Amino acid sequence: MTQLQRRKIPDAAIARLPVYLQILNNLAATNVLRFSSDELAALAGVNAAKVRKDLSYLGSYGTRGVGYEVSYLTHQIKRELGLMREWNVVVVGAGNLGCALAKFDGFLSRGFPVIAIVDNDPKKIGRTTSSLTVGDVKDLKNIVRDEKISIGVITTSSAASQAAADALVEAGITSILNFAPVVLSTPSSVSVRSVDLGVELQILSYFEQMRLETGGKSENAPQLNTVGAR
Amino acid sequence: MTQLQRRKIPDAAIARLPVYLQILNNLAATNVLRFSSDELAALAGVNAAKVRKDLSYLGSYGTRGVGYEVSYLTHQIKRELGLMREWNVVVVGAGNLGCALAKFDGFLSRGFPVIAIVDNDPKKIGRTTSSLTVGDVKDLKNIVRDEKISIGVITTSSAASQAAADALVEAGITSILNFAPVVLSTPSSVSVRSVDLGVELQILSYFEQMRLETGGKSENAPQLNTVGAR
DNA sequence: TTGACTTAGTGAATTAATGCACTAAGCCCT
DNA sequence: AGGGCTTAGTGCATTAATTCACTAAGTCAA
Repeated sequence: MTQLQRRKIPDAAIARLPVYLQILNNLAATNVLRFSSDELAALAGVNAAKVRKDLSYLGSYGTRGVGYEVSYLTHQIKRELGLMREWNVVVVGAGNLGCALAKFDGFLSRGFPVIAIVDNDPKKIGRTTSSLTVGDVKDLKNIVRDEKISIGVITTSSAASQAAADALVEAGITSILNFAPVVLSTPSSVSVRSVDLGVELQILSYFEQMRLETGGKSENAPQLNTVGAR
Repeated sequence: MTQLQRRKIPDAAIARLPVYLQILNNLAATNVLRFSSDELAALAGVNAAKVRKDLSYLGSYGTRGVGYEVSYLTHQIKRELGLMREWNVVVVGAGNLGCALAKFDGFLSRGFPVIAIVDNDPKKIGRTTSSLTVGDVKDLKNIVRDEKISIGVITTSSAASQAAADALVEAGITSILNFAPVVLSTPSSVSVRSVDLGVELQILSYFEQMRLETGGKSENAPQLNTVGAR
């Protein structure tokens, strides 16, 4: 291990740092230089104590009586999250969603350029979508090596998703973002995050149903967006 | 309030029920009739006690020494999540992502047909994408009423997302799935879930970065997909 | 019928996350 | 120089979630 022991940041806090970062970017864009934990809390829709505690995991970067500096804290969060550099992405699965994500600004603008897209369907391989040509999933290993790709995004059918994950792991990828509604099995050294859009809607329908059953009485009323960990 | 007091199910459990449901669907598709908490736990990648506790919130639907019946439990989960019916969806924002989601099977197949898509850009209004014609966001209220729409999906730019949310709320929508990287402000009676794809990648990059810094030593090693609540 | 075995259900301990409320620092005004 | 004001940092109580480990119920074979 190197000199500096990396602080152990609670999972829940890690998931909030990107949200804070996004807000700080907006503040910077409007020339705000400083903010207090109260202000950030209001913008992020969380408790101010939580903001302070979350930020304290990064170090002691605020000034009492004053607040935090937007640019400095932005820097610190980016450093902590590994965002001082770009991370190249490959999309596996050139269907609707895959192609949409390949074009999606949101990835590039946050530092995750989609460098390649692959599929296993000969009918799709060779097609071009927004400056990317769909490659063959068989070449994944070479592509990952040559293009220095760090993150794989799975947008295949559920049926194909495990094979896609296997291919990514085989190609040396250690971070996977999975959109197929499947619990992937991967070595424990690989980080997997699954975004199942169906699940999101089903959680919403739970609250919608609850509203109907309780006649909208706010007692056991629907919650904010605080449900569910992954 | 009606007769039957609805059980209070912990948030964390609610978020897992859709995952169990998905697995049960797969089991049913392969003609499995019964399963034990251990089996489901293995498939879902969680602890067996957690599975039993989660399922116990629904009622006492297992048989000791035997397990749970796939079809019966499927029914119970669907009932609890409000999935005995379909919920119509409108997509606001006819960009890449919006159009892809409008076509996306995953919504329809899970009981959430996308009935309408709207935008505020005259250049997009009137275009047809997979049997849907892009409508004017100004007509949202009528569309929601006429098409009996329950859920709104926001796929606009961040800049436009709050206006989209306001329009949905104004149109009477009480459940919103937001893809814009913005913390929306809505009445507390409205359920909002935000899926920020950038955030997902940034969480992955945190672990990727950690791997680099610790030389991949598995000690403070990257985690499974258990980070982060919303 | 009995006894060995399996597995759901759950009380209780543990761990993680949250949020209050206090303390410590710094700014600014007089 | 000092006092009032603001706000970060944090110990601690509370709440939520997880997991253990036991108990209760059932099956099945002899």
